[in-house]
Amino acid sequence: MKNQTIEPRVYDEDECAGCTGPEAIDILRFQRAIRAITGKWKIEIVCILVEGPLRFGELRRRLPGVTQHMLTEQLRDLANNGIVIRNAFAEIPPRVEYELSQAGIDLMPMLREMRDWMLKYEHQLTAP
Amino acid sequence: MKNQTIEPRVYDEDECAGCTGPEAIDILRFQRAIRAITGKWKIEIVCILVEGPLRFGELRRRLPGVTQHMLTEQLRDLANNGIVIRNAFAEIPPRVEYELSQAGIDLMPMLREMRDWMLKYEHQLTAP
DNA sequence: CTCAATGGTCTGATTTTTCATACTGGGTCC
DNA sequence: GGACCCAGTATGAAAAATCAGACCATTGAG
Repeated sequence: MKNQTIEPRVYDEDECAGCTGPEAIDILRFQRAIRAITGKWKIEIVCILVEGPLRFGELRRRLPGVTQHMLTEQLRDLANNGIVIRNAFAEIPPRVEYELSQAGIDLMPMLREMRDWMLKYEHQLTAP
Repeated sequence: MKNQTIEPRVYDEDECAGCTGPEAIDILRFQRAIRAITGKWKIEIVCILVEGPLRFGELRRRLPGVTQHMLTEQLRDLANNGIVIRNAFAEIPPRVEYELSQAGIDLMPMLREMRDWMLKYEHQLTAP
């Protein structure tokens, strides 16, 4: 049985399909936001850029283990979703700076909640 | 140049490497928590289980598009990280129920922040 | 002249993820 | 006897992610 293709659902603004109460969270619609902010180095990039704008090379140096290709890709993704802003200067050698947009800055409350959760429960996490 | 292998860093409890101020978030340590709660259907599962415990088959029915293998894997992962609790009953036919642990319930504040962010910015997200 | 530096792109290979399908086992229904 | 139910596991193939390394164009340093 083929069952992997899901056709996109359409949602009303305040629908909370399958959730209880007005506080509940609409799960499937969520996936778009999840995909936008998770990804191999996205959260790490956002956390670093909180400090201020940074050039590509400097960002690369602060993320040991990231491939140039990967970083390019993640930054492009973040820029496409309006989370970071890419400023390319027409200089030689080229200079490109990345900074958080307002949407990126507004991720902080969520990241802080995530951090609080981590501090409380990281001892029981089995993932490496 | 081989640069993909990162050796695990060790952190003090309150270290916030490369972050500004006491509110800042320690990026690399974060990855463990990120991996524990993201993943193809994890957040969706948590959101559904907020309503109450559910059997495997029912969970599967509520996540159109998920493979049996995938669901098994994600649930095992969530259980290993202590986010959901797996209750297997020795009956015929077998019955297995999944429910949120306290750690799972405590994810809600973060999920709510994520939802608020999504409601504010989803219009600009390009990901499908 | 040669080399390094920047922020990428491109290529082909390898690794990882994800899939569809088939199978289990004991009870129950026909 | 045969089919179905449930909650998985096993398998091999297909698809996607990720990698290392080469390349680009330009300038300045030695």
